[in-house]
Amino acid sequence: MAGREPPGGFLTGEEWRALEAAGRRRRYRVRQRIFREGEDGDHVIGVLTGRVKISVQTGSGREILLAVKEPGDIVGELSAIDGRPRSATAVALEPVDALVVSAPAFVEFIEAHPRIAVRLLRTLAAQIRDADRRSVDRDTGDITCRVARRLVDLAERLGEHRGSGVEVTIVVGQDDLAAWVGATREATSRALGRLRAEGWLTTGRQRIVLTDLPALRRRATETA
Amino acid sequence: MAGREPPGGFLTGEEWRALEAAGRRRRYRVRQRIFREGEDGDHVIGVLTGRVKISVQTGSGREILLAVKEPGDIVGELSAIDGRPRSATAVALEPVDALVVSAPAFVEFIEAHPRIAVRLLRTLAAQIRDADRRSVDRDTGDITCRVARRLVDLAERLGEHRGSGVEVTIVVGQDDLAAWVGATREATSRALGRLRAEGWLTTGRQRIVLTDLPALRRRATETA
DNA sequence: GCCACTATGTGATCGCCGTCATGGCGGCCA
DNA sequence: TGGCCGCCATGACGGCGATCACATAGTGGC
Repeated sequence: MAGREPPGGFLTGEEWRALEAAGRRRRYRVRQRIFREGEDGDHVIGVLTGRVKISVQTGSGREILLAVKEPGDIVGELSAIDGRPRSATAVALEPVDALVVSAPAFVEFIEAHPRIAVRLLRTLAAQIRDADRRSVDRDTGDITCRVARRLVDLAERLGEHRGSGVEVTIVVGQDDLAAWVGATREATSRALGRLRAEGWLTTGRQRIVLTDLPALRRRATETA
Repeated sequence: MAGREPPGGFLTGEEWRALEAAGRRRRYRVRQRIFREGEDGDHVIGVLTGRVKISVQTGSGREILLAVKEPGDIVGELSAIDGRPRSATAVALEPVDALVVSAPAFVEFIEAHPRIAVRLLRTLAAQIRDADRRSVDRDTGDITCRVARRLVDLAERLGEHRGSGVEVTIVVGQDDLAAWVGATREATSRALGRLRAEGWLTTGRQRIVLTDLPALRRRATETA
């Protein structure tokens, strides 16, 4: 869902400034909850810096990761659009600078800027495509395959090129990675172990270094 | 995704007539493909009668059901919004009367009717919530639980009350039901067998009759 | 009514992954 | 610097469901 818009995010700098007049700034600490599933959705969050995790919990306590929103993205727009309660929980993954806009003010803003409405339509369309793709991903391949696929995806979106230049470092905990691929932490750890045994990556604390992206890409698309 | 709008569907009768001027009528036979994943999405379909199945295939040939669109719903709107190729395949489940509108004409129609644009936003929001809920559903409970849950859901949306009045008949093949809950046909058949053994339903060819909806609802929400 | 075909029911086997448990490593803070 | 705690690794075991195989029963065409 996040990061699928063209560079620059959902709004241009100019539009951000226009929206800014309708809202107020707010900071969220790491791991601070921005809103929780079931609450009334009376406001919309524009992410300025930091990433935001959108997830839900199953009855048995497992976490399912629905999206990671990045700077330039909008969070909590669904409730503003349809007036229904939050269907997921949003938590700051890093210190987050945000713009908080009340739902009515957001709707007013949209109506006053028709071009924004069109872009919002596109954003929602991208979210639907992404959600549908998730459904397929979770049914395609075993855990190792899905972990490899997610790592390649993460590398393209937020990997940091360090070292020799072909290495890509991803900063992520195995718990989050597990929620992402829809598996337990143990299974994810074992999958990483297999990929490590192939020599395609190395693992560390909150850190995964991909050393053979092409091989991982191949493994990710294997029909097996 | 389908059937989540207020009664009457996405558009009012009057609006349908307005849109009709921009498109042309077309009939699709049972099992006829309306469009296929990967194609260019140059047109939008308004469903007048009959149901349409939206699905994708995994690499291993398994089918994943993403949505069933009903009369009043719109099909293929994503490509019209973002210009990208079809991300899924649409097939008529029954004889379908449809209104085919070119993508540019559809966009024009939206721009000319701001209230429609708002309703389209709400429709897309509902689709996102639905897709997210699917992700959770597929991770909650065993196959039997998920089959029960889907049956209850289907009963509420398109069940026909026949017989004594407490019985609900659902017309669906086990293959489709399996794709819906994300399992094989065999596993689905066995799950139906267990529910049948409890006396909560009877099964037949393309036909499932729910005889104890409350019990099924209970089984569907068990955390086990 | 006969036949081909499709849909459903069920058994046997097996591999993957969830669960529980244990141990080690590394960072952070007092 | 020493101890605590969060994160990662790995083993053992059991169960669920995928897969393959086959039997049976409706169903529509002729």
